[in-house]
This record gives sequence, structure tokens and C-alpha cells, in this order.
Amino acid sequence: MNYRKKPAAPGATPAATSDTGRKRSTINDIARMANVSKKTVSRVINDSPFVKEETRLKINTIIRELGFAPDPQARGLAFRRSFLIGMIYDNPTAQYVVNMQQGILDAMRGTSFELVIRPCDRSLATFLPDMRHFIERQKLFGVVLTPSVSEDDRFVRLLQEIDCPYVRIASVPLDTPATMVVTHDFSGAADAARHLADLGHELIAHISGPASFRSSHERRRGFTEGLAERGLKLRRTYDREAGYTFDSGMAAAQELLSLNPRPTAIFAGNDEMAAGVYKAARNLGLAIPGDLSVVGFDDSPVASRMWPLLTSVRLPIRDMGRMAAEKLFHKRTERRARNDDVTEVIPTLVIRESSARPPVA
Amino acid sequence: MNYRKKPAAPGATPAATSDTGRKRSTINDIARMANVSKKTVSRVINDSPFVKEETRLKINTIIRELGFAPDPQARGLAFRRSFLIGMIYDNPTAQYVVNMQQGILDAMRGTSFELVIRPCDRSLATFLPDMRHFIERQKLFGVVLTPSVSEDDRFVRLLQEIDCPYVRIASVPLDTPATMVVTHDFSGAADAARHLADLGHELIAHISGPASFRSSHERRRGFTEGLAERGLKLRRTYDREAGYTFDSGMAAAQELLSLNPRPTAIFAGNDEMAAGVYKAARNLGLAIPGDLSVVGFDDSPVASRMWPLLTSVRLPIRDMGRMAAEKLFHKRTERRARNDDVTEVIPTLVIRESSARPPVA
DNA sequence: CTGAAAGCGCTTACAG
DNA sequence: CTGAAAGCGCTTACAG
Repeated sequence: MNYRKKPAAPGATPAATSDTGRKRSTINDIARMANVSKKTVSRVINDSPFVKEETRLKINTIIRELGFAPDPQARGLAFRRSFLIGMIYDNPTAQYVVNMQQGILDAMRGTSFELVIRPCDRSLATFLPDMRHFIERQKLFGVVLTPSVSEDDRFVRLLQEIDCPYVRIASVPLDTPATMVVTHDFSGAADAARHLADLGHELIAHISGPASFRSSHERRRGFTEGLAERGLKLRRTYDREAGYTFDSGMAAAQELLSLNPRPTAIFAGNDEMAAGVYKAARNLGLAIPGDLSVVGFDDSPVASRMWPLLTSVRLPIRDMGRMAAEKLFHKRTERRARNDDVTEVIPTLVIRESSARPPVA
Repeated sequence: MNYRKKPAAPGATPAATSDTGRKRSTINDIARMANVSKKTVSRVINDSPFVKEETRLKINTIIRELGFAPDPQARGLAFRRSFLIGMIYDNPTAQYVVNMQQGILDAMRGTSFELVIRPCDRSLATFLPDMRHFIERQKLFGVVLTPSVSEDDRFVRLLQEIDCPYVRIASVPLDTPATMVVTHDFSGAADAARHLADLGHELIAHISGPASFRSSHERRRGFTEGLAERGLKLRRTYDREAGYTFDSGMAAAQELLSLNPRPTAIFAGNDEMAAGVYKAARNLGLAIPGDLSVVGFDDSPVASRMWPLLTSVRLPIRDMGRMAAEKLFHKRTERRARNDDVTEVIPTLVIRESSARPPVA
């Protein structure tokens, strides 16, 4: 119930008590031991340039010896801002969420920040007030937004209004460069198109994600563009919108595979839908890749658990999380210049077993 | 950079400014408006019984009108304890982690607590000091531990030493009931055994997880027990230890499936290993469930993406997270009695397509 | 380059 | 049932 070890004996200064039995030391203890004011210790903690090198050294030595770490709550109270970074997300894929968290934590290692997580549902009427309440109450240092909540302009306006720093991860540059990590879904999808075209496919279909996600459009655009480079077009009937889910992918594939002529390849907007395509093909007795080539997007763990192994477009999610958090931290530091540029992420095509030459007609 | 809206005009009380332009109100504002001391407001916030009903009503009305919420940092500083709950985990399965987080967040909804997450690696030499530093520095209100870090007694001793409340989720009652959410992996595994026996299998193999996980033993024990109920024994050669991973599951299955007589059913300690079994069967040209029945454990999302759909044992991960967090909160409240009991969770067998009658010999 | 005073927004310990 | 004083561990604003 109490984070101080046995309270110090009356009259004993914290420094005088043993290492095991002592209560946590404070800035006052450090100041006393270094024979300076606590304000000077505070300057050292906060990397102020206005401290004599000798003084800084002495204080740092004592800090290290005592294992002192300033209390984030006290610091936050005085700063009028906490040392908490929020991750706000509505992506339903567990692996995506966990990788992103890992990346943000990577960037936070060694800092005094902690990560608080906040799933959300933009379709709720209370979404904006809830978020406002959460952020203002916790006085968050900043937030990282992932798709699709990162694409919500009402929300971003709210963040600006309450002066909460943010970084947005999205497939298009929606905002000033300093706040953006842009994933070039476009280019990854174009790679997928070239790959299928180069294998000799001409009857190529696409199942895109829901129109409410920018990534759906980017992936579809990139795919169309990649096909165009090879002199191919995405036919109207081969172009289906689904919902980024297994079931919607399966339904779309079922329709596509009953067309005449039947497509020999399908590019699914994500791996979940690609798994649905597998199922639909199986139901129809079609072999992958013998009768049908399939390419996904995300390179999620299922991609390498499926049979045959799924060719897919990989985004370095963890790196993206790290970069986003770094932008947040560096925003107020000397490295500003570097982080004022937009951060760009290029996906890579991972070729596995699900894509091959089309069947001989 | 500042969480207060336009600073109030000099002389203007917060209450006098408009709703949009006002700075966040504090306990002092409430006290002034209610004509009481801030201590009394504090009592209302903290649900003290020593407040006249009338006073409480008046204060609560004003709190509601102003949308006042006490500052967690200030409160934490005075309490010497933050309003942060830590989730500490080393489970590698993304879906598990995310579901657990969701469950904990479910329990926290409507409270003033927030969730900070902390993946860890028990094999690191700095594990214990790192954790200690993290918990003491943040003055965590409490932590939820999931397997396998929940099984680490050195760590739990550290928590007790620094007086950090905790709840452990594990497959065996390792601790006092008030700190335990116990998952009966034993009973789920016994269900799996009965299911396979009742289908007519006699040559039944098991691939267990690593010995360092208690769940490995519980699942193996339960499985053996279930078989025994049906007059069956788990043969030595049919009993393999693997690592809860895809590759290790595949390797173990490869060995099992080359035995003579070949087992007609395999119970894998988790779904990842079951996926490895699928792969090994496919490599050998064996049909599931025609030649081989497979049962997994976890009922992870892959289970219903695999082909054929995997029969698996399901644990309500999200509920477990919620219950664990509730135990943490209620520990200090009037509901103590109820939460002093051990919380128990029973898994359920989800029968899908991967288990059927054994092939006719 | 350094420090004394006041304050961040709450609660504790004490008193009545 | 209620309140005035002191304090939680830091930083800001000001002064030198």
C-alpha cells in the first residue's frame, strides 16, 4: 500500500539509511547532498544548458549513486502535462495492434514515458467527447493515431484545439509533414500487379477494402497503376469492394470465380480477405496456385500459416510505430529539422507459394 | 502545449467564463461554488461516508454541471500512488495479448484508471530490476500478470516486497485465492481426450508445450486423465514435448506420423502447434480428418481460418482480463468477500471439422 | 550560472 | 459532519 520502504528513522536523513531500507530519494535529497538548490538539480534533470559543467557532473554522480529517478507525477503536475503517450486505434487485426505497440515501446525505451492504450470506435456518438475527456484528464504528452482513426479530421481538429501533439499513420499525406508517417500502400499494390502480370496473368481481379478506409483506395489505385504499366486494365466486373474481413472476402471471391471468363489471379486488399479467397476456391474445387493465383496485403502471421503459403505485401508495422513515437518525442528537440520531414514507409512484396503462372487455357 | 484553454481573464472566476473558453476547473472552484472547503469536496470525490447527504448532493450537482474531473496526477501525488494499472506479459500470441488488454479495459471503463502495458522477457538479466524500476517509479496502483510471467515466483516476491497489488492469471492456484484467476486447462484438455476417445480413436498422440509453462503440464495431465476415464493410456512414444511454436509442432508431428502404428489423432497443446501438425500431415499426404484427427488449444483466430476448420479448446481470454482487473479494484472495497474467493475459468471444447472417426484399418 | 518563493491540484493528519 | 494547515515532489516565474 505504500511505495516507500520502511520509513526512515526519525532524524535520519535518507542518505544515512541503508540501501535496502531507505525510502525513495527525492530531488531535495540530491540537492542537499550536492550542496545546491533543488532548482539546480531540476535543471540537470531537464538538460538545461545553464549549469556549470562541474556542478552537473557532481549532481549526476549523486543521482546515479542513489539510483534517483524523478517522480513522473510530481513532474507532470508542475509541467501541466503528463509523461504518458497515448496510442489510439481501431484496427481490428491483433497482430497489427501488438506490433504497433511494440514499435512505440521501442522508441520509448530509456525515456521516462509510458504507453497508455486506447481502442476506440468512431461510430459511437460519444467518440469525440470520450477522447477529449481522456486526453485532457490525463494531460497526455502526445498521441499516435493509426488507421482508420488517423484519417478522422474531426478528431484531429479536436486534438489541435486542445493542443495535444499527435502523429498520424496513414497511406496518404493528410497533414503537415511533421505529423505524418506515410505508408506507400500504393507502391506495394503496384508491385503486386507487376508480379502477377509478369507471371503471365491477364485475367486479374481485385477485392478492395471498404471505401471508408483510405488504404482501400490507395491499394486499388496502386494495383490499377501497376497493371497499366504492363498494358493491362482492371475490368469493371473484376473489381469488387469488400470489407477487409474473411467473410466479405470469401463472398466477393465466390462471385468473381463464377464469372466467365474466370479470373486466373486475385489480389486481395488484405490477408484476411485473401484467406476468404482460399476458402471460396476450395469450395469450388480450384487449386491454388494451379488454377488461381492469390496475393494478399499485410503479410500477417496467417499468411505463413496458410496452405499454400500466401504471397503478400508487407508493411513494417513495428518500425512504423517506432518512427511515429520518435516524431512525437523529437518534435520539441534539436532534431526538429529531421523530423519536420514527412516519414515515408515503403512496403515490400513477399513472394511465396500462392502465385504462379496462369493455367494453360 | 497547454491543456488549459485561453487563460481566464484577470479577476474572472472560472465559473464566470464561458463553457468553451474556460480553463479546466479544479477542486478549489467546486469548493468555492458549493461554499464548502476543498477537503469536503475531496471527501465527496473519494466517497467518504462522513458527508451530510445534502452537502454531497449539492457538490455532486456542481461537479456534474462543470464536468469536473479530479486531476489524476495531483491525486496520485497526494495519494503516493498512481491511477495506472500495469499489464505485464510475455505471451507471444498477439490475439491473446489484445484480448487480455480488452478485458482489462472493460473492467476499467468508467473508472479513473488507465492501462499501461509492459511486455517483458524473463530471460533477461535485467528483468527484475527493470520491473522494479518501472513499478516503483510509476507507483502503479496494481498489476495484472499473465502466463508465463505470472508463474514467476521471484517476480511475485518482488511485488510483495514493494507492496504492489497484483493478480495472477495461471492454470494452477499458485497463490492466495484473492490474487488468482485460475484457468482450468486441465478440464479443457480432458474434454479433448474424451471427444477423441468417443469418436473411436485409440492411437492418440499428444504434443505438449515447453516444460517451463505450467499450462503445458496441466493440459497434458488433463488429457491423460480424460483418456484414462475412457480406459485409454497415452503411450510413451506418442507423448512429445515441443515449444508452443509452429515449427516445433511440425517437427514433433513429423516424428509422430512416421511411427508404426501411426497415431490416428493428435492433440496439440496449442493452435500454433496444431497448424504445424496440419503442415506435417500435408507433407506426408495425409488427409485431415480422414487419416488424422487434430485438436488444438486456444481457439485462436487461425483455428477458424485453417482448412479444415480446427477443433480446439477455447478459453475466454477477454473475460479473464476483466475478472483479473476487477479483483484488483475490488480488493480494497466492500465487495472484498466476493473477491477473496479464487476466480475460476472453465474452457470449452469447440468442435469443428478437424476431428472425426478414425480411418478404418 | 544559481537560488528563494510560490504554485501545480490534490490528500493526509490533526483538530474541532 | 467539516475545515485550516501542511505536504506530496516537482517546475515556473522572478531575481540576482
